[in-house]
Amino acid sequence: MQQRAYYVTTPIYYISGNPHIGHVYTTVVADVLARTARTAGPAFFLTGTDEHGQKVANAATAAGKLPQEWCDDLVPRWQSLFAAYHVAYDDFIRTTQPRHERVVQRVFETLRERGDVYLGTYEGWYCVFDETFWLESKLAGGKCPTCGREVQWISEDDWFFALSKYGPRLLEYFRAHPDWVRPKSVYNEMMALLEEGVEDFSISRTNFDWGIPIPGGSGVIYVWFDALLNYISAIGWSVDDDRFHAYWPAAVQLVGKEIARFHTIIWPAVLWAIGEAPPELVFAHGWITVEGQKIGKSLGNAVDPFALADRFGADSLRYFLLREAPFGSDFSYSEEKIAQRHNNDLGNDLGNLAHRTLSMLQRYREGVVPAPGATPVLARFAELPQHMRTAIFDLRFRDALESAWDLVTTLNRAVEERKPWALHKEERGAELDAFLYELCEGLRRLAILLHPFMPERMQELWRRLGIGETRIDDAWESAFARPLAPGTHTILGDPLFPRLDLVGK
RNA sequence: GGCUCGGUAGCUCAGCGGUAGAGCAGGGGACUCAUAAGCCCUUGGUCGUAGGUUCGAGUCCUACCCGAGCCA
Repeated sequence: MQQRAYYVTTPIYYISGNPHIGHVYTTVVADVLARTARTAGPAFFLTGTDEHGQKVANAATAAGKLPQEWCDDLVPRWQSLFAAYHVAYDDFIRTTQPRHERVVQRVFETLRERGDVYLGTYEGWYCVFDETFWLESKLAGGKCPTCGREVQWISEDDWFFALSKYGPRLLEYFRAHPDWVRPKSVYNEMMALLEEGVEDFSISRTNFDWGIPIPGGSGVIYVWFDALLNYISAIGWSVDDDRFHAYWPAAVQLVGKEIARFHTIIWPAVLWAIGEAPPELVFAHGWITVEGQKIGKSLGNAVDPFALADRFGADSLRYFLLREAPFGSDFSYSEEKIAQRHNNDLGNDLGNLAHRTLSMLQRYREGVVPAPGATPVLARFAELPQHMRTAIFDLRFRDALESAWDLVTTLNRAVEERKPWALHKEERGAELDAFLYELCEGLRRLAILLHPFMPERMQELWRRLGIGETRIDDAWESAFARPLAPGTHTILGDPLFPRLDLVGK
């Protein structure tokens, strides 16, 4: 009996434009979860791109390209962005891939056979930009209530998904699983929607053709219906049942709050309709804002995430996002805040602890790890791995990092108390050995525990500790049980997190 | 118009019935291994407003104000 993998997904990103820091945020969160999970067992991390729909087709046309060319040109930009932020996904799905299109069509056919997808007539207002139908009563001054653009009156035969049939079951499921949608505010809002009642909705489009064809019919499948299925097409639904069930249901699906509705109401209903279970947790995070304003090209406040990585270091950004943002709420970021976190937490606390330790080791012991003695500080932090793991899987990243920083601060205090320079002067060699050893082992443990958050810098710390040839991402308990070997040759090197001078105002 | 979440020190937030907390920023100090970093001490809040429940309320209830959001 194989242990089911920890399956984590990000939304697939709609490539009608360029990626921004918000995409980095979601993806880095998923990466931290996956990296942590991998230290304890199998895990699978999926991200990708959502490539169909009229907006993509329009963007391609505007650029003088075919939709597929447009997508093919843009995808590498997303992939290189994630690489720049040290994101290690297991799979990157594109909704234009045959493996996905086959599954979408199969789901459509399955639902049609069951009667959960049926042919009906739709007549009403339609917003091309949002690819959404609107009731007359919802229009704002005759225009689309969400984007403010002109709407068109259309009348067409469409395929409908029988969502209303699942309304009672959804309500029941929500009541029985009060924690399955987080944060609570989003759960409450979705619950309110369910209590009002849900309606069948159209899942086909006939006024353009950039999408997955309706099997045995005309028109294409609605992009949202198509997109949701990426989470199961990537892991082999209906193609490889063993593989599929090794991953599904997902441990956590991360979404932005604006798409919570698709993932917590429509998605479980579709899954039930094909005989599968809903994910264990859907977490809707907030938006990253700049001075309270949502990031967007149109607002002109989009920051190039490549430039941010260059300027502050990708791992500093990762740390900043997970340490500073209250996960689940909107979060106003500024470069000044990034620089503060970098300098204070990473440079002064952690980086300096590493540097002063390795420097003393160099000065007093020629860089060689001495014989161990008592490690009273580390003994007090025996519960740290368990504590951090619990916080991380509960998506309380701030708590996890704060508890790691307790150890950093305690070690810095211990240096002031033990005064290794005095021990050296007074030739109390055994005491100095024991203490230097404890500092090195403490750094080793920090490197292990912080590796999911800052993979590149912690790997470098690992190398400085002279153990670069060994794995940093083994199971935490066993890694703690095999402490640093005396005689290991360490490397001082330059500061891990060099202080940044005043950041522009 | 209905609903949800939030409003606690200059800033970011924790506390959710029992003498107001952390980090950063500000002020002072002793040290020197270190990225003028680290360490110690310290200034600072009538916990959005007004009522209510309670022996006792940021902490529960009601109304209102402000911000964000969901639905109409």
